[in-house]
Amino acid sequence: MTTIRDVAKYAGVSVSTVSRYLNHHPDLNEETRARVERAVRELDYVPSSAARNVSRLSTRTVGLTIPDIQDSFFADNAYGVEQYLREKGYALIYGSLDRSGQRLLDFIRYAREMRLDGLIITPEEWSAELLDTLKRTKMPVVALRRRPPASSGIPCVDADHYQGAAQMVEYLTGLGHRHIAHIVLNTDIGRERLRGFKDAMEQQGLKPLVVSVPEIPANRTMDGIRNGAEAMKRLLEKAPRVTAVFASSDPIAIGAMATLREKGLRVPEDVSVCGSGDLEMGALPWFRLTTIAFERYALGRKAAELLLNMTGKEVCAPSSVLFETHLVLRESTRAV
Amino acid sequence: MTTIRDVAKYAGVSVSTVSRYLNHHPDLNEETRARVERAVRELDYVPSSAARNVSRLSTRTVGLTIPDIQDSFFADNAYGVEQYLREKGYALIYGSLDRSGQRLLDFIRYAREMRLDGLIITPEEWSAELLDTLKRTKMPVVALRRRPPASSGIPCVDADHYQGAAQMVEYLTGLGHRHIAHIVLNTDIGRERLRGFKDAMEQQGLKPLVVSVPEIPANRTMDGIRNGAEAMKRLLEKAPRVTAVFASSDPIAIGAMATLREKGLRVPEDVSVCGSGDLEMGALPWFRLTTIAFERYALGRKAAELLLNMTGKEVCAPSSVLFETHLVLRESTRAV
DNA sequence: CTGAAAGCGCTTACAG
DNA sequence: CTGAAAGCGCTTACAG
Repeated sequence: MTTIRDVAKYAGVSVSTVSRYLNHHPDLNEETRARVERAVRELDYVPSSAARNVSRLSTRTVGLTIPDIQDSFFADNAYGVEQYLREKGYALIYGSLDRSGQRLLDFIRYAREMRLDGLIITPEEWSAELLDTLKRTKMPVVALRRRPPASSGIPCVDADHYQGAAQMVEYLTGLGHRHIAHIVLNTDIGRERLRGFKDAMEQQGLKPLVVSVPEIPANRTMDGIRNGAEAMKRLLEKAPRVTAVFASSDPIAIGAMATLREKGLRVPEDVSVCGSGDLEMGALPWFRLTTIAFERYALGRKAAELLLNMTGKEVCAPSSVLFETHLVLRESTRAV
Repeated sequence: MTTIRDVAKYAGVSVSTVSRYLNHHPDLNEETRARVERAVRELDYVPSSAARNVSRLSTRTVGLTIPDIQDSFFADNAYGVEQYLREKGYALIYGSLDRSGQRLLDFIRYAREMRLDGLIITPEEWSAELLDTLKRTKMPVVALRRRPPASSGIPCVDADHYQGAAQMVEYLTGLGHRHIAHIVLNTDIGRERLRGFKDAMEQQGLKPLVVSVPEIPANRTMDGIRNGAEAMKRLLEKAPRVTAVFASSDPIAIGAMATLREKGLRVPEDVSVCGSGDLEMGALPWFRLTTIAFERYALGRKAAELLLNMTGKEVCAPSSVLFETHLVLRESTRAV
């Protein structure tokens, strides 16, 4: 492995000079710079980031958690994060979580060993252990598309799912629907949507009909579909009069559609179905799913921006930001 | 930041002893070990991996490229890689490529700076620059689900798509189909499938009918669907007598189905459609897609295994491995 | 504009 | 079983 010393020797300069070249130091004689450049090229020298990091204060790197590599929204979020970080000269390290709380803990440990400058995380659950670890870690943290407990002081960046759900209820009731069911997703975000659904329904003097998805989370598209199909079966038994189903995610909505199809019920003629999240798949001709959309890319960017702000010496009061949602109207819903 | 020196002072031992504790050195008096353990815990000390890496030879870390974070197969591959690496005590760093050749080059650079022990990559194209960079890098490399040119000497792990395509042709002709079209994917793997298709067709004395997907690659599910829909339109104009369509990927097959649906043609009554890859989505009741499957998890594991073998001092002749494929028969195909 | 030297936080022979 | 010292590959004041 060739080191900075080899380069210095080859170029006939001191190690300090090579270091200056590597760090784009302005005070460098043009001729020396050319000599060093040549040496670096000819020796095919690549500086060691480990060595660099021991003698520096910051690694200029942040960690971003991959909640589940099948999570359909992650790519857009991550892209926003990456773009912003790149502009600011920061590197990004991904931590694959696979929906496991232990993996997150492992990644936080790793981040500490690496001396990362900050963390953008998307935990499935805010366990006491996680919260405690985060507090001890003393590393800037922002939650992306997740809602940390207010007491944690961790800022979050998310879409305003409460508002989104309320918009959807308003739209459905505007179409004349009175018997509207909500298929709940049991996550922090799902609970936000549930709140929005309930409040909006009650405000209209309607009874909020709610059915839960059988299993735990379900960020994976196919799990969501399976869960949605199962939930729809229950719903049909429990409330056959329902005319509209508002699912807490698009996969759940698609699963619900599968069950309706199986039972010989047509969408939207017999039942209107809508989801949330604006999964690309929902636009396919088989589904034409009405849904709630939000800016995935912008969310990622904003999370990165918040994080880097917290990186400064002073603790700027970190405030969460919720993005507005908007409805995407397609043919899976219609007036009763 | 607390350092090893702080821990040593706190525990009343030397820095070497703390280091021994951290590295699970066997020769450590039980009482000292307890003292150090306590100090580490009370000071909440986490060793710096950067510092550790400068004084060690290996980082025991390998890099794995994420071709496109939307790539539906990536998760399973990555999981296999992670599992194996974890068993062997190696860490994994992901590099997001976003289908950009430049990003791969950047990641290779990064890997060199990090002094990673090896790389598992999935490039879209084997450009001369990439091949050259890889050669200069002197780092063990294996290609996963991609086919490097034989001259590069880079081993690859992939499914035997040639064989898979041949199996599919055999199945379709067994059903009595004579006019079979193949929608080609313009990637190294797509070309393998094309070869298999052509050879198998010709062997049966049939004319291989081929239509290309309009755009470049298309690992993203939705791009594949769009491309498949477009290709199917062309195919219908070019060869209206076709009774079976073998698409080079499942998204392409689904796109083809969308076009057939739009034209009022039924699957499989009017046209049989099948794909390749065994995307989970293909199992949905709307598609019931016949396809070609292979072990995604095992592929990842094997790639990691090959790589670690190359890590040893001696250059073991690296040999590629191709996994067998098998057909998944569903209701999108039937006898003419 | 450049070099010598100290230091970053670890690990690793080498003694004892 | 433990410590003192040298070293890993860089960066960064400090001189000049």
